[in-house]
Amino acid sequence: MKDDTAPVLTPMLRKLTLWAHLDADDERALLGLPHSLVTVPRDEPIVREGDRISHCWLVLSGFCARYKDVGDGGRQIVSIHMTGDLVDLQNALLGIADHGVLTLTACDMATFPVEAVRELTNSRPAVKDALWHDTLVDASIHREWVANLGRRDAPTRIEHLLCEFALKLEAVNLGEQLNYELPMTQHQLADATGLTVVHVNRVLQALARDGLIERVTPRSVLIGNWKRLAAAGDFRSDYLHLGSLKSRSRHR
Amino acid sequence: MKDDTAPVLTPMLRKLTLWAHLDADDERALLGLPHSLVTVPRDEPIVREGDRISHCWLVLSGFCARYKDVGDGGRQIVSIHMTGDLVDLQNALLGIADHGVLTLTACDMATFPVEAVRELTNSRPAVKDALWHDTLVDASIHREWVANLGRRDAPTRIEHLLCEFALKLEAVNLGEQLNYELPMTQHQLADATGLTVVHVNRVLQALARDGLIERVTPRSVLIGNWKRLAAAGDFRSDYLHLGSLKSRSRHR
DNA sequence: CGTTTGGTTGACGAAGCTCAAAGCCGGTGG
DNA sequence: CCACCGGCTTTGAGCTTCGTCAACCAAACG
Repeated sequence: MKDDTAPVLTPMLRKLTLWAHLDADDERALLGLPHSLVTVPRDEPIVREGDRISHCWLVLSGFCARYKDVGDGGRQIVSIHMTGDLVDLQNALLGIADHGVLTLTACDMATFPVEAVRELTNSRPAVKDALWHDTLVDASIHREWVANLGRRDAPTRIEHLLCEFALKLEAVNLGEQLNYELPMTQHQLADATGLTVVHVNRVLQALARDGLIERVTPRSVLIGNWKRLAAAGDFRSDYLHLGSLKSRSRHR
Repeated sequence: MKDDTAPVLTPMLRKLTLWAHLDADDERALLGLPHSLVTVPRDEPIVREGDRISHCWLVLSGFCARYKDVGDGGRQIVSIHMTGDLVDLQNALLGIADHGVLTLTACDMATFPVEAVRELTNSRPAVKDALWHDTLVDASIHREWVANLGRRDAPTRIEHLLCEFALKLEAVNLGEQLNYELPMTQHQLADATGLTVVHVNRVLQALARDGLIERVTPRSVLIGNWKRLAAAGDFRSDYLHLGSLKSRSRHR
């Protein structure tokens, strides 16, 4: 609960300082946010659409997703989150949840009372700016997803998602991530790309057949040739606004 | 340029005060933002993806849209804006545009230098909160669009969009809007719903045939039975976060 | 070992796309 | 005032992508 404990919140700090100048006091204040730590098993709904939100969640390890349910029983994943991501800040600030959150894998998470976040942002403008920026980047990613779902065919959509995933992984790990394990089932992948499981399955096989990825297990993704996959997936990383990240130069 | 001119910026103010408490000084400061007025003809790109943004735009009258171009020459509209909407605030705050903006109809617009907005938000925390909230609502709408494109079929998508449009119109006009003229061509409607012109055309006819809307001209939309259309379009207005708006109770 | 969960396959059908042409204004210029 | 033009809408025919349904398989787990 205090910043003399191990600084579990540093992943968040690292992400925020990507795009805002925080002085030592700001950082201390952020790391000192009152929080509790929770481990959530995989495939667990953390928040449901319609909930009144009093806490917001930070992913410390593992993966989770935000989603919306639609009338006919379908589900659409609207974004995917990993270490350092403040999930549900948006729900928290808006008061009532317009979307749900679920874990894709088991996750270590920290939760903050919204009021603590509010107080923090009110007392430290730089922190407010950083969090605002964070939500703006989320919105930018949403826009790209809109384009992805609206105007790209199934293979392109999946390729695009795989690229996004690789880059985000790289951003949190500070290393190359051309070889990773997808933290979701094909069903969830379908829910993220607006397709059906069956079709996702076939497209993944096609991608492997075309040499765009290699799969040793069903979930594993090895990107042999980044440029080729990015081109096929119509992927340009700009929308992630990772500007200052070194990797950006490499992944045009 | 001063608040002794006619308060052209009031539509924006009205929208922002929907969800934030602004005191008299805040309001004065907002209305006093240095701006210039521009009339933009219809179908004009105001901002292009990749532009470095120094100004942000406010719609005073008319309609415009934010869009992204995709690799194969397609275009996806990611949101639609009307009187009182601050379009491009997001691009402005992020620095370089991750999406374009174009006018759907001729528009009267005001432009502000970003720095002026920055100064304002820094000196008046309540204004910053209001603008932040505004961008959060935009993000919520993006999420709904993701769900719309990913998990609803063509008729449902279009019905949903028609509902959203009606409610937003109502929000700015403070009156019922079950009868309006769509400010876009079927081609643009297709770009908003991820469909083709041809299919949009056929679906619109089907909606009319089913009595969900009436069309006296190709663009006109008359909603005879809101509840039926909303049900068919899987439309729940919550994601618009119009909470305090009276109309909400009527349109469940 | 059964059971469960996720992945894979095949046959079939439908929603939506493509291409191509024709109709329908409203505007413009002769 | 009429003929023409260009942008938008509408129509039809044929095709493709993706969805549905229904199994079957493989690994993981108790």
